[in-house]
Amino acid sequence: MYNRNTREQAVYPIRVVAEKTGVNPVTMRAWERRYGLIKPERTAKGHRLYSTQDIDTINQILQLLEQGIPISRVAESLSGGPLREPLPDPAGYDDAAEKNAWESYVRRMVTAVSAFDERALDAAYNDALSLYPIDLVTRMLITPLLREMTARWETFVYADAERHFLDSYLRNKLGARFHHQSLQANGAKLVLAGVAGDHTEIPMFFLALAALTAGYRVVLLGANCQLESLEHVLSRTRAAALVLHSELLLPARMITSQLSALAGRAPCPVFITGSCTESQSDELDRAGLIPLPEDFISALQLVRDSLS
Amino acid sequence: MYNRNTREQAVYPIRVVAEKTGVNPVTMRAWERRYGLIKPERTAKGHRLYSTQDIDTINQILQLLEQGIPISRVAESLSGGPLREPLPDPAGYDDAAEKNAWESYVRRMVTAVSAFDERALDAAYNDALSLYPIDLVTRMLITPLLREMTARWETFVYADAERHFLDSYLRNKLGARFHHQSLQANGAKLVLAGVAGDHTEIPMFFLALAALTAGYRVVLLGANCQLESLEHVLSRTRAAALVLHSELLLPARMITSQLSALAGRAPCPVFITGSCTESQSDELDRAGLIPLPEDFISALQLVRDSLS
DNA sequence: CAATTATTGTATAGTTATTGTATATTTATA
DNA sequence: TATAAATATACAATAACTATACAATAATTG
Repeated sequence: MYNRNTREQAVYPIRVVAEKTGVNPVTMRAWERRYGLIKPERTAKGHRLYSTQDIDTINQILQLLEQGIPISRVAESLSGGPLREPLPDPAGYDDAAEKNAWESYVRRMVTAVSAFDERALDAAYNDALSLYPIDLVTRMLITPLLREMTARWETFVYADAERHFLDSYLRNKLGARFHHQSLQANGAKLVLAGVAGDHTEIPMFFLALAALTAGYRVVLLGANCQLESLEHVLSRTRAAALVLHSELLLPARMITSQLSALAGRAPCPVFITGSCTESQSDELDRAGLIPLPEDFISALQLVRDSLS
Repeated sequence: MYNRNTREQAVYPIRVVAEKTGVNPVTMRAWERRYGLIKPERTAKGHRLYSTQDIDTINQILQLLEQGIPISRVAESLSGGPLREPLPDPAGYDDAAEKNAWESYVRRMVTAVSAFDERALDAAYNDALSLYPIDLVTRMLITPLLREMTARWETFVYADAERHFLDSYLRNKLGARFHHQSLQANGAKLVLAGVAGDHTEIPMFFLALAALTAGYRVVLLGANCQLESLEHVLSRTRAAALVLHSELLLPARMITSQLSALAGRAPCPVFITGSCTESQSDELDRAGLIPLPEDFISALQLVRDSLS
């Protein structure tokens, strides 16, 4: 999809690479000699010339080393490694090899995030996308990735930085896709808004993309919206539905006053999704909102059913 | 449009060029002889005559050398490089017709935002982009648009919804551009992070895009970052600089403790931009940070100067 | 558990390459 | 004529190359 074949210019001599990555030149040569890791271009006289891709690879290697993987086994977990997968068999996803492939993508992305390496992150994601449809990649790679990262972040001191990095990457990537699809949608309009106080956006993109694919037009307002101004959006856009989202537990008062008022005055159904629906489903229902399951596919299905 | 064909007058003898660039004449001749770098005009009797373009090229070469690229490989990164665009003359845009055109784009976009009409919004933006380079569109359309919208939102009850809508659109649009350019950047790394508490992202995208265009690699962490984990990012990425951003006034305690500690321990210079620098420049300076002007072009210029 | 073996980063020796500058000599400029 | 530039050759300081060696761990085995 992106430039997998455009070869990078290899211009950096080994000393510069050593400075950039912190790996001793002698060590780098040893890795090459002993395990065939990174094979830089050579000048006519044999001097090594590394490309920025090579440098990225080295940083990836460092990450893997830090995870405890021995250098002799690093090659297997590297971007070039586990990519000889067969074409997707739509029936066979409980197959061990397939499972392994997804896990390997997840591992690659975890590694890339921990190294703040956008290129490696994107390479892994694109590799998956080049083999499987976006829905499947979202379900089998991105969702598990987010689950794994969330677990990692529970105990990791520098969680915040990694969270921001991954969030920023996914928002750019999914946002581009959203924007692109958004221009050709023609059906009924859905307004999507995150409840004030919650800054989570990625799940909203999943839902928005699913809605676009289903033919809806989507007005995406993003996270942390003031509920008071949403009524205005609904009337201005003649939306067919409002879908709210919150990953945080909602204050009881917000449910009984603001949300209830919004649902009562809105000219269309008001749905709500996100993990708040797990435990607050009943209260939300009493306030006149329609709780949706967290899983965005089922959520969208329920919206479609309700609207038809 | 821009006169690419008016050949520069080649007038400078080698001594003058040596003084202007700091490169020894002997060295310059060696570069020409050994690697075919720069081929100045010659007088009838063979004396070299350099043009101002040649001098620019030499300065470019010096930059590449500073990046660690050996002189023997510089040629490849020079001719093939995507950095040969002449900038549009900034003086020529006070023309009345032009001004009118920009105002009309701004009007179209304001209307589109107030109708939550992504397609109309995008049409206006794309129309501008099809006629003018992105830098100019950012300066003449997006910045004024944001200024105008900010003014409108001062008094508008439903400001929040419009703000979110425009913000979401721009983030998707600029994010896609950032992501795309990001994959081909090769220079030193800048880490960009918004200070915790502030959720403004658009200005950070402007700066990030300008930095990418200037050849930097950018690790974009987005808004609302915990300062504590940034040090970890810097060491992981071996960044050449950290650029913070805050549109909000910073609490005095944050400056004297967290920011000061960060600047002290960081392995690279720590810059800060955003409107906080207007009034808190001195405090920030005392804390060891380098305040940047709000205008992203001057800001980047200062970063480049400081790093070189 | 001690002994053995494997792994892996780094050191060193002996060469060869790269690259900035010096110098000798000749020719052009002012 | 004094200065400056041109070509050509030379040279020294780095920096890279290969190959071998070695010490500190880690893993395995008797």
